[in-house]
Amino acid sequence: MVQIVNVVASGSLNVEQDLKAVAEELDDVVDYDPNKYPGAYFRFSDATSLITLYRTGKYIITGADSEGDASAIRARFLELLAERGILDSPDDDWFTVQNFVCTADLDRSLNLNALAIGLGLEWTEYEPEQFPGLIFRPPDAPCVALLFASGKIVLTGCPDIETAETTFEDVQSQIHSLLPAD
DNA sequence: TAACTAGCTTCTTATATAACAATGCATG
DNA sequence: CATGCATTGTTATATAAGAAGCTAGTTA
Repeated sequence: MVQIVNVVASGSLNVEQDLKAVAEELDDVVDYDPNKYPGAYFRFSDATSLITLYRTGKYIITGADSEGDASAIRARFLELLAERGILDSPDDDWFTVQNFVCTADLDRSLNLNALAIGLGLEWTEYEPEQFPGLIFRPPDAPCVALLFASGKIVLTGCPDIETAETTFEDVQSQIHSLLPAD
């Protein structure tokens, strides 16, 4: 079973925004420094996720821990903009989760050197002096898996949770046939 | 020289290593 | 009181995705 640790989603207000004015109006929740970065950061004190709003009206949500959490934060964001007169009518435009980052545990230790060869050198990158994890890009999945000697796994770039789960199951069965049990 | 493209910036999150800084505690 | 060792803490490394804007490099 995989656990979602981060969800990245994007959407659009479809209205160009005056970020300087928005930052002044919502001083307590917005961080905006155009010299550092063109986006304005929205943070709710009781939520972990971050919303970055751009001049064009497009925005991204990062740090949500489920798809529902991302939707809930988006709803609060639109409501806040509406009640402060920044957005006339929160119109429902496309809002999509772009990336699910998940963790999983194989409950066994891994020999990463053997695994790099077993999974296929063309699909793996393992340079322990640079990074302790083995990077695996499954040829038939749109996501990337980071495998660690402890048996912990990070799956990232997953367009949906089903992809994360099937990729985890695939990795698990490949390891079962490639490596001897502990 | 203008237009275009590519790459980097910021942020989030788990994972695990090394290298480093700073502090705590004990022994001489 | 000073030095040594241990522990804790921070930073770096790498991964994916979105966004806008800047710069560098290439091409017509």
